[in-house]
Amino acid sequence: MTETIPRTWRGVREEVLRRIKARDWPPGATIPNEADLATELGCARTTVNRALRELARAGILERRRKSGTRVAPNPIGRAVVEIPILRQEVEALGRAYGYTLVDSAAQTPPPEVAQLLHTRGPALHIRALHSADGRPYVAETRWISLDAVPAARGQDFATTSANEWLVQQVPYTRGELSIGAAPCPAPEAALLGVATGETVLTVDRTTYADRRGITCVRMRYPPGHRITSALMG
Amino acid sequence: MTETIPRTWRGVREEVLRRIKARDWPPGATIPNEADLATELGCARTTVNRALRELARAGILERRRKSGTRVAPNPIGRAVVEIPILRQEVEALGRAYGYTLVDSAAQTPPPEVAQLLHTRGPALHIRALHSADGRPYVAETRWISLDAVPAARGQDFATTSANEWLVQQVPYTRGELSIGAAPCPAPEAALLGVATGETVLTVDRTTYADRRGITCVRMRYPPGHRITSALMG
DNA sequence: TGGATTTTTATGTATGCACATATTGGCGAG
DNA sequence: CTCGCCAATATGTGCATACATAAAAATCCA
Repeated sequence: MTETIPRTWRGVREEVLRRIKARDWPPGATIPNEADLATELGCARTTVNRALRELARAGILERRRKSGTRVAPNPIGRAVVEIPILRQEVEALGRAYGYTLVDSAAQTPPPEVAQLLHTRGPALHIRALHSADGRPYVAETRWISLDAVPAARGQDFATTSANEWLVQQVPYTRGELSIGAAPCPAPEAALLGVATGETVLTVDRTTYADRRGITCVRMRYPPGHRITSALMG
Repeated sequence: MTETIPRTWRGVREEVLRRIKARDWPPGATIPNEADLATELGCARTTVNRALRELARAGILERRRKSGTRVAPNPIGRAVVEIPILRQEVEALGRAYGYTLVDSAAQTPPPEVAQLLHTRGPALHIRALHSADGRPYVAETRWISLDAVPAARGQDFATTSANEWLVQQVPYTRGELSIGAAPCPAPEAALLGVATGETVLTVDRTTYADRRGITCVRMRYPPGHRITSALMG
């Protein structure tokens, strides 16, 4: 049987995956260095580098300078999911997107929010409703740090959603996302048209620019809504 | 003021982001081609290619051969979430992972499952409970296509979770993931210790190898559970 | 005119080379 | 024996070049 030598980075990726799956390189093992692999597979080190880089990004491999490249303790341990954001999400469904500002006021945030935003100063509290074809789609409850984004104080969020304004104003460098199911308090329940205290799908997102908390937001979805996404192995 | 010419792909990425944010290149606009950008920024096309590739992966840019590179209609429109797998997830919390098989039987799947798996043949139906420190963590309800994975018929899932067995056996090439909040039926409610019909966080995942459906699984989490993840911009 | 075919063009990728950078591990001084 | 410095080494990155490929645009032919 002739060896099919991979001459593309995708080919190298496949070959490496094959060896991991065949337990030639079991989880935790250190694999040969790039130069040796390149020689063995008959391609340039650049090509091997590209393949291993992609596998590392996918969580299959772990790489460290000088130490080398190891198979992740539990390969295929994570999947990457892309979560679209509201307006796109709604319009992608071919439905009319609507946005309504409910209330907006500068006030001192509760302790848990202050901690998330890393500030003791005032923050802008916003409640808004996103709708699809006129029906409630998401209730948004947001805090924006006025320390980090002073310009938000004078901004009118009646027409432009805070989300869209923020991503243009202050690009975030990192964030945290949390999905759960929790009882819906009265104001948001009214917006969504559900009973107060009914359990609804909630998504919390906190974003930071550098070390400063920009905004934290809780999205509440009405019953039946699902967040869907493709994932690739 | 002297132009700081980026000589690294990260530098190019920053510069491109800056121009997008400054509206030099508004959403939807086509940006200069790689060769021109390389000339302008004083670096090799390879370097520009790398920077633009990363930005495209992050959803900031959209690229098509011949057509060129456009700023995504709504930049920063999606976030990438990594979803760890159960055992890791539990052990990462420093808690003892436990797995209990509840029942397992080959049977004809209901139509909606058959459609997801692209088969009319029999499938293995499995119910199991994952626990952390002895407390219910996730109730798993799974179907495995016996067409696609005949070896599953003889497999004993009492000790090894189906998930871990499958990822080693049949690596998937793509999949779909769906997160929602839905009423919990009786068997799973009993496992989780919640009332039948109570709304709980549910995650559906269907995975495929090539065109063949491998398995579809629904995970139900007890109240209070949150799926968390870091996201980067 | 309309559909098929060729050309053009921008991105995608492979390669060899050089140098940058992060770590590890060893060696020597105290 | 310990601490600090330095060399060895694996990955990270930049560059010039060449060719591959997809897809839009132009062209040709019936």
